[in-house]
Amino acid sequence: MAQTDTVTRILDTAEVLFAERGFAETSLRNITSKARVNLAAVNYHFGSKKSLIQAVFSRYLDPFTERFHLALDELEAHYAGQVIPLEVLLETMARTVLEVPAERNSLKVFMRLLGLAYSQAQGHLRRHIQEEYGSVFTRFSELVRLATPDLPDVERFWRLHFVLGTVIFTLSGLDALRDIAEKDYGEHTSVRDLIRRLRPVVVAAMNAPLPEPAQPRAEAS
Amino acid sequence: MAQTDTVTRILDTAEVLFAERGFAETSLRNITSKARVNLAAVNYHFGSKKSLIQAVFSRYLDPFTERFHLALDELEAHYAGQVIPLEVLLETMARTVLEVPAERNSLKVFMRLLGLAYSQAQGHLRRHIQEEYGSVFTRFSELVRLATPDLPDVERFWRLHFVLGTVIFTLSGLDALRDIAEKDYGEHTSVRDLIRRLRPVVVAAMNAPLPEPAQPRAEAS
DNA sequence: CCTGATTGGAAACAGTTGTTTTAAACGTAA
DNA sequence: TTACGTTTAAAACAACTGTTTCCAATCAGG
Repeated sequence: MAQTDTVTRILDTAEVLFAERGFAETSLRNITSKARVNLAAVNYHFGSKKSLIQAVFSRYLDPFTERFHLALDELEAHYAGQVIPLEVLLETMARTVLEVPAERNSLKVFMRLLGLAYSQAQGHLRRHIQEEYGSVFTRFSELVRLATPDLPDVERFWRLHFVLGTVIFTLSGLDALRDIAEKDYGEHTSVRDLIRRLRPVVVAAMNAPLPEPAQPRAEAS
Repeated sequence: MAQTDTVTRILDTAEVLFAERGFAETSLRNITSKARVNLAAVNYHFGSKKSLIQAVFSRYLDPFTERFHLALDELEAHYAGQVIPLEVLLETMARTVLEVPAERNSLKVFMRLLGLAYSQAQGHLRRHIQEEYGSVFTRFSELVRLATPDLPDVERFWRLHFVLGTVIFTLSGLDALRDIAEKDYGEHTSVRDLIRRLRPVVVAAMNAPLPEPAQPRAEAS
């Protein structure tokens, strides 16, 4: 290994540029020149741009899933068969999300990337994330199921994704929103601040009354 | 005008491809070949790809803002100075969003485009939307302010964007989510179905209890 | 009929993209 | 030293991008 590891410098630069401008809008030459690394180094170490993108995600998702599984293990041990309250589950998830990228202040980047993974329909990425992220999400939503026994399964499925949308949308567009908020209300909003505001909203959303039964309709889509 | 209007055919094709693959991933040749239109026609009628993108948005936003302003006019006339309930405001917005693209079953496309406008950082697009969309959003959030007098301004600002995130995220990723839901719960979910599920969640989110006061912290970001 | 705006076809432009190749250097461990 | 993995440099590759241009064909309105 030479200097500060070419691989690491590529990943560090790539994740920032990807988060700022998206995948298609970030060229390998953008990355390598800003990282002061040879162009060929990307294909040498990662094989292709696709693999680079996946590697950027893995660097976040691998430690995240590991820590989250551990945190859920502790939770299950502590509650010993009893139902874990919804608030505790959400709190644990939030804490894990905050812990993982903490060392580089890159929660913003992490969230932007998650948002891109959803909106930027890169097929290979969705598959890659499903594989790495799927099992822990299944486990988590099963615990949420136990914590919200009155909620029909379909309803809980949708509400979990409603909440996911709120979190990803807000945190990934944080910079823009923060600017507006700061300008209009003169109040600086930190990420921890936002999560504090998020908590009661998310809990209320999950515990909202059930919708009225569906009206029969003619249309399909 | 010849045949079915080249301009219209370009817009119809462009909006679908943009919604499916994003802006950068959709080339003018993709559009013109699928629309069976000459490549040069885009630059002839729209001037540039940027202008094409803005035109695609205008075709949705222009009628939307117009109808939404009218709907709010009627609401204010009907309530004659009295406070319009939050549920009614949200209901009105939802109805307008559903009405506008109804003729082409393209609500999905509309929402995908809105999601892209946020995530895909195209600077010019954000400005363009802010100009066309800003005034009606300001008017709407002022009415929401009157409907939720107990909510501090900052808190309402954030909660409105939480809700916006839920709606855009869910509806723009609808196809993927619908597939999962259908597979796991064997239940087809229409857009109207989703809005029915969305309503109590959104109302509960807006009316959630206030968060506990902020803890003093060391960090900034 | 003629004029001017609209289309189609085709080619070319200059620029960027991801990827590959060849070369020479460098570091480390055997 | 030899050998191997790493890194740089530079160039080239074919493919694709948005945009422009030229020309012939089509069309409607005055």
